[in-house]
Formats: sequence, C-alpha cells, structure tokens
Amino acid sequence: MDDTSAKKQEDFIRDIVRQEIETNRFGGKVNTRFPPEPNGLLHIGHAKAIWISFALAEEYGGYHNLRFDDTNPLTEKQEFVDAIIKDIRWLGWDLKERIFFASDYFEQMYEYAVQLIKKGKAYVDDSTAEEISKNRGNFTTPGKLSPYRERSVEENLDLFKRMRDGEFPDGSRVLRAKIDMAASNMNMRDPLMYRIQRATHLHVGDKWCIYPMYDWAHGLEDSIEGVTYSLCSLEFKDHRPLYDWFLDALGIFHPQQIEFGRYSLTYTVVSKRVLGPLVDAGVVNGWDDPRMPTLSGLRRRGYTPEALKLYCESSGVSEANTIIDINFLEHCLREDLNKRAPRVMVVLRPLKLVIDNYPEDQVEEFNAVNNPEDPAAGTRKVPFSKVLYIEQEDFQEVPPPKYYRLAPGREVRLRYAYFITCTGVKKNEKGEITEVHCTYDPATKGGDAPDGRKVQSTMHWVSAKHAVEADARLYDHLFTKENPMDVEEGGDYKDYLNPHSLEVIKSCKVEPSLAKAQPGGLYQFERLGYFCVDPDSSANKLVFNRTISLRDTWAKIQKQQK
RNA sequence: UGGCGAGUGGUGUAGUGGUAGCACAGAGGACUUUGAAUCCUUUAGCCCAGGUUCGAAUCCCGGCUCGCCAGCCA
Repeated sequence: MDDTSAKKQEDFIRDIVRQEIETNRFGGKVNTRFPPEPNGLLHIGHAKAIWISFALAEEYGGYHNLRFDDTNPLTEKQEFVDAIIKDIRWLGWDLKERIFFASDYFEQMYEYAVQLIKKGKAYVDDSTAEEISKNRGNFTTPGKLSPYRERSVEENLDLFKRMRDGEFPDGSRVLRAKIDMAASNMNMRDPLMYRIQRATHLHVGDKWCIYPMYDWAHGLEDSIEGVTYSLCSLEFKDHRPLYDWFLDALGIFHPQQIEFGRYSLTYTVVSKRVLGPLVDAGVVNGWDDPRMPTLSGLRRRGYTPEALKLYCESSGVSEANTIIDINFLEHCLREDLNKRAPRVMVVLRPLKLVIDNYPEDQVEEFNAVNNPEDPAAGTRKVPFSKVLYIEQEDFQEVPPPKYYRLAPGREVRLRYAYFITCTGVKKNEKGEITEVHCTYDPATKGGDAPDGRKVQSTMHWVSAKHAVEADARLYDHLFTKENPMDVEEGGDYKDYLNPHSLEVIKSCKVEPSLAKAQPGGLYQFERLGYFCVDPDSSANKLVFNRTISLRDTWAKIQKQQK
C-alpha cells in the first residue's frame, strides 16, 4: 500500500512491539499473518483486522502472510478462498507469493502430535462427544478425568496412527492434550487436538480423515511460518495460555499472541448468522448488495480502498470491543471521494424548465470544471438549450423560510450558464406543476453578472434534448437502530430493518458526457452526492449507485423547521 | 453464583504521577458559480467509593457496569 498518508501510529500493540525490539526478543523481526477460515466473505471488520496485522509488519519491514485456516473441511469452500484473495488485493495489499494454507502443514502437525504423545502430554480418548462434554464440568465445577487418560505412550501412538489410517469411524476417538481438568480456564481442560472427520478437503482432498482443532493448529501454523506477532481478536484471550502451552511443550519457535478489540459499526451488523438470512430471504440482493458491509458490497457501493485505509488507520486500536459511529466511516469516504471524483451534472427527479426568451433552436456549450480539488482534471463542455431539466426540489411555488432556490420572481444561477428569473409555472388538471418558465439574462453568460449582482443559489441542470437517461439507486443504512443486535424482549433484529434502505429512481437525466461511463466509474453528481456505475449497467442503460450523499445543510435546516 | 478482559465528552482514541488533547458527530459563523469543499469559533469527558501523594485519568484497595468463555467451530 502506498503510505503517503501514513501518520505515526501509536497504540498498545505498537508499544509492545517497540519494547520487544529494544529487548531484541525476536531479533528485531516483526512478521504477522491474517488467518481467515475460507467459510465466508470478508467484511469491514476484517479490513480493519487485516490492516492491524499487515500495516504493522510493513512498518517494520517484516512480512505479512495470508494464511487460510482450513482445518474444518465441512465448512470451507474454494470460492471463499478466491473471494478473500480478491478482496485483500482490492484493499491494496501486495500478497506477493505469501499465500499459505494451514493444510499444507498437516504432516508437520501430525509429527508434532506424535512428539507430544511421546512426552506423555497427549492421549487418545474413546469417549463419546457427550461424555467429553459432560466430563468437562462447568465454570464452578471441575471436570472429571477421562478413563482413557492414563493409556501408555505405546497404545496412544498406535491408536493415533490408526486414527490417521482410517481404522475408526468418524467421531469415535479424539486426541487430547493432557493438561488440567480442574483448570479455571475451560480451554485447559484437556482440549481436543484432533477429531476424526471424513470429508473431502478443499485444498488437500481426501488425504486426511483426521483434522486438527484450532487451538492445536494455530500456534503451530504461526510457529512454522516464523510469525512473530500473532494478532487476533479479544475472544481468543482465554486461548492464549493454551497457545503458549502447546508451543512450550513442543519447545519450538514461540510467537507472541496479542489480542485486540472487535470493531463494529453503528446501524450495521456483520455477522454471517444475521446477514445470511437476509440474503436468503431476498431482503438484499446478494452478498455484494451495496448495502452490505461485506468488502464486495462496499466495493459495489463505490467505497475506495483508500477510504477504507483512512478509516482503519484513523479509528484506533485498543483492547475494548467498540461500536464506531458509521458517520466516521462515511466521513473517511467523502474525504477520499472529494479529492478524486470528477464532477458532473445529473438531475435525479426532473422538472422541466423552459427559458421563454432563449432562441428556439440555439445550443451553446459551456465549459465546466471537472474537479475543483484537482486542476489537472481539466474541463469539459456541457450543452445548453431552451428546455432544461432541473431538480424538483430546486423549485418551490411557495418558498419556505431560508429556501434559497428557485421560486416565482426569483433569480438564481444555472451553473456555468446564465442567471434566470422565474416568471411562472404551468400545471396539469390535477394542479401539479409540469413546467417552470423563466427568462434568462444574456449578459450573465458563463454565470457571472457584469454588474456584480449576486444570486443566493446556484443550481445544476441538464439540457433536455441532450440528456441521457439513467437509473439511480439510492441507499441508506440497512438498519434503523444504532445497534440492531440490542433487541428488545420478544423482538429480533429484523424489526430494525430499514424499509427505505433502497430507493430506485428511474429516468434520471444525466449530462451527455456520462454516456461513456464505465462500471465502477466514480462521480460526484454536483449538489447530490457521490455515485458509481453499477455492473448492472449495459450499453443502452446506465445504472448508478449512490455511494454517499454530500453533506446537506439544507436538509438539516428542513429538519429543524419541522 | 468460576476465569479472563475492558471502562476518558454522544462515538472513537491520546494521555503511563504535574494545565485532560485529537478526530467524527452536534451548535454557531466566514467564504462560496456545488446549501459541497475549505476556514474559524464553540458545546461536551476521566464508572463509583476509599487510600497513597504536595499533586491521581494514571499507583493501591473495594465495588459497579459491559464483553468473552463450558463445539469433535474458528
């Protein structure tokens, strides 16, 4: 990733790393990893977790591995491997060749397990799953020792080999570490290391019928890869003693696990358990629906990797689980989009505007600035004629207080074109306004009055006969409640789904320069917001997603007036 | 009612024994050919109670609140 914007990062993890560099614990090396299980798509929370690990290694010149923690073949799929790699690359991380699979270490893990058995620190248990669960005890009661706990090393070795060789049915035996059935930390009550599970593995096929458990496998994977700092979320804090125990028992390279808080966003939920049903029920249009917090959803929505990076690095790292105000994410988005998005004029809800004193067949072209934040973006020509479209919201027959836009008798500026003065309206039989009529002042060509008079408002417009039609999809938060998971008695999170999270507007009028817009293209529709071209667009129909609106002071005033 | 962790403005974070700072959000204003952007001003905070100290957000002690943990999931 480019780090032109990188500022000095300070957090408790970097404090630890800095201290350990001074004490030379790892010879100055800072290597990290991001270890997803390929059983789902990455979301905004993962983007932050990836940033925490990868940016740290990058700062210290270490490597950052992507390692698929593929120890449970029942839930894992190749499509997720592919999607995860795509998402991480999209975020801007250079993975180089450093993409690994836990399953590549299965043989080595097996050898390590044999070592533990030989040291008398692991045993094969023939108990059923229920027995093991029951004998584990609970928070206040110690567990009971398994009747198989004192088997001889020879018997354990033999049984474990035969587990691997497929002599026993699924679930009939497990390999467990011999630690302490009375430990207050449940993870230390003789945790399982291997289970028998016949399933075709996405990466190693049918080679194995025993699969390692997370706690056993994870430290080994880190150790084998030379990861120095194994960063994970808070819920693994209780697992660290076990992580350490395995590595110490084996006497192999021992990385440092450090846990950080999970990050959530207001008006959002990232859990598969919640999002899955919404996808299945068609509440959203798939995992990459622009309302989804998945990286594929954010990408389709128009989020940029740079905006996400800004969000990750400026939202802090701590040991508390937090819910970050989604306003902050959106602020980061606007920050980036403002700098990069070309400006363009689009009328979402058209209202016909006729300039009565403008010559019938005349067409003029005005120069429009592509991006005031970036002079290098240049200018473009925008055609102007007698009949235009303006935004319905930009005209009020009876203007409310503080309304600056067009109203009968009022003069406003049409951006880059002329000052116009409203002379009247035409209505249909239902009394709805169908046309607004006005006159223009030829002396204000380009948008400046030679006599220095001012107008209160500048409005966007599109020439009717040059307009291209497009659909616009306007998005809002998926949920109406800050924390949708904080449900009231008898309710559930579905009660907080936002019924207005998607609004589709047909037949918007866009300026002709947009005719050649390509999927993924990002624009600022002046005065409206940032939009991107959706992949649903075709040669004869443009579809735009509203990525995020512009900050809207007028909307705020209107709210106050209510 | 066991273990582990966390509590600083509304939100997120800095501060590690010496004037509680930053960002977002909120409020007000300047500027403006986007009611955008930009700029300025401003509201608002150390979970509670003891103790140590000249001095405590920081150290000690007790309490409270929140989160996580009893998968052959990760």
